[in-house]
Amino acid sequence: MTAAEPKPESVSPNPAKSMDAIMALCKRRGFIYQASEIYGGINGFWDYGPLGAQLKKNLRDAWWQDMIMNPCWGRSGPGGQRVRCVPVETCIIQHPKVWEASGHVGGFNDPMVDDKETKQRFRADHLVGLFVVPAENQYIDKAKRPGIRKAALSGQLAPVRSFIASNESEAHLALQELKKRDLGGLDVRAAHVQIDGSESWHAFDMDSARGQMHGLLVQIPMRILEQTHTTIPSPFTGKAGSLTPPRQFNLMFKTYVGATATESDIAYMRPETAQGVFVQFKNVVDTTRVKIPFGIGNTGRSFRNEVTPRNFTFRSREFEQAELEFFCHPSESVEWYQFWRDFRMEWWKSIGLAGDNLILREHEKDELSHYSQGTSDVEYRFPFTAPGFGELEGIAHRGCFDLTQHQTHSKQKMEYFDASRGELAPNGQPKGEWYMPHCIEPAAGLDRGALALICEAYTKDESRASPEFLKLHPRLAPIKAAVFPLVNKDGMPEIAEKLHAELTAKFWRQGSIEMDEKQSIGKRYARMDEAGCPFCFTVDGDTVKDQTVTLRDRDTGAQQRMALDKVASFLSEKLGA
RNA sequence: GCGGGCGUAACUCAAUGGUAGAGUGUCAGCCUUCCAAGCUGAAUGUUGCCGGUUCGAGUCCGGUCGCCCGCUCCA
Repeated sequence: MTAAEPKPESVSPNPAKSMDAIMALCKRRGFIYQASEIYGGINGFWDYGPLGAQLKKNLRDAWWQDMIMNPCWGRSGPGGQRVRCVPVETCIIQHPKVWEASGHVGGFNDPMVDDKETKQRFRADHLVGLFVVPAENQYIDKAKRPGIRKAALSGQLAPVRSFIASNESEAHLALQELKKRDLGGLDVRAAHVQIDGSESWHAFDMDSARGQMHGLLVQIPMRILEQTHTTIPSPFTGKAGSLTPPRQFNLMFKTYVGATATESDIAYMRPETAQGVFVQFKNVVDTTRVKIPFGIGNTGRSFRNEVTPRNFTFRSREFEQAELEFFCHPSESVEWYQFWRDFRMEWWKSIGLAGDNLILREHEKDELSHYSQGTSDVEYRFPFTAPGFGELEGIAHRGCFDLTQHQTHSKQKMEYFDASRGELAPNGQPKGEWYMPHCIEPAAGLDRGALALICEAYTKDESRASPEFLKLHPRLAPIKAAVFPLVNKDGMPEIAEKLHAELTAKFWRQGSIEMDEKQSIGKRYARMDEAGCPFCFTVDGDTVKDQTVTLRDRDTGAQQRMALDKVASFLSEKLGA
């Protein structure tokens, strides 16, 4: 920060962290490369180098361990029972109907319009405008009968009201509705519908407080919507100015299944892993003896044609998710929602995002989907979002929306029979209860998580011999430890090699143990600092005499003497292995 | 999608329209008993890509791709 641009400490606690410097380090040390770089790169795609791949694997493993194998570190859920989760691994390509049921296809393949005020989105071709002019108006002059239509369809006349209707009968319903409503001073008493030949528009006469009026109900053409969206009243609020122009949301990656590549072979790459879980919900229930409440986890690549991929790997078009769908009885869903929301926040803290840069943000009521009773984001203050935050994970109460959708579209029963519920039978056993489970969804982005870990770990301290270094949590660090002979002679390399072999044999499951005898000791420490390696063990002349080595700590640079045979147990404790 | 900025070695950057360079890193050798230390040497570039102007283009012009920033968007 220069003196000319002071930045208060409270606004940005890490002003020294520049994204350019972080990106340069990521490239230099082999964490992240641009995808297809030798061909000029491809917008929205990034590859991981050796250290990045291991970092991300460690993050994925940590999620898998703490969410599936030993959920919530063995903690009890709201009902006092142990949390139980199982994994699945589902295909990137699913039956196209999966995405129709989920709402990803259909709803988002057509040009869409947003109402900025109510945050509602609808298909542009479903917007119907009501155009009204006084009977004596020139547009409606008998000699120029089609005038009102022409005026409406050319954008000269703005609609007094708009509706969402996808077909003729819905348009009629909207018209019926008119009779009961007040339309900005127009008290519509009666409307006589007259189908005027074209299916897409309806002209009618009506009585109003202002006398005889002529009306026209017509689908607003796309090109008119583009030009006049600011003057068209919102179908939700009736106020003009809040509609966006129609926009194509082609966010699904399309592909073809089979060699012929015809229209009927179209399939989509998944935009989220969650639907794989819902689609296999019955199979998991029927084949694995799980009982509600329980969770199903799924990790893997997902694809979205983001409008604007930006901010390094934060919003990329191919990304990896780690999602849990936790199923419970509707009456317990809010408690489970709160439980998962709190645990997920705690989890991110436990792997190194412990400072003020991490927040849990509960969504406002008007941000929620219509079916959700609660949604929270775990958000991190990235250098490029500061002083704001970017989402790492969303924890959503999805109610029974997804299972119900798939039940409707697949016509397969998705309800769960809970033998532990229901009235008691004469023999004292519960009769059981059928219900559609509710679902709590903690859905994390692994690429965003890895990026947040790197940003949080990145530290610049000009007073150090190695000014730039990564303070990665030992559990996540791709390189767990390094072994150096202080000098490459006098028996030191041999001892170092032996220690390196011992540590590798013990810890290869967690990450790599490096051995480096080249160049000065300072350079070797500095190299390991940039790679985020937390511990270095140096064999020196004394090692031969007293069987001790120097432990050098990455974060403090402090050194301490340690018995050679204690190194493994020390590391074991630090790595939680 | 719109507007602005920028693309030269692995990284950070130089180079009046006139022979593509430096520092760092990397690698090798020597030397070194704890912090990018020292000495010697080496490798690495169709200056993002394509075209144009010019005797001559890293430099000027057009296009394109990519990255960054601001809007927009983020189901």
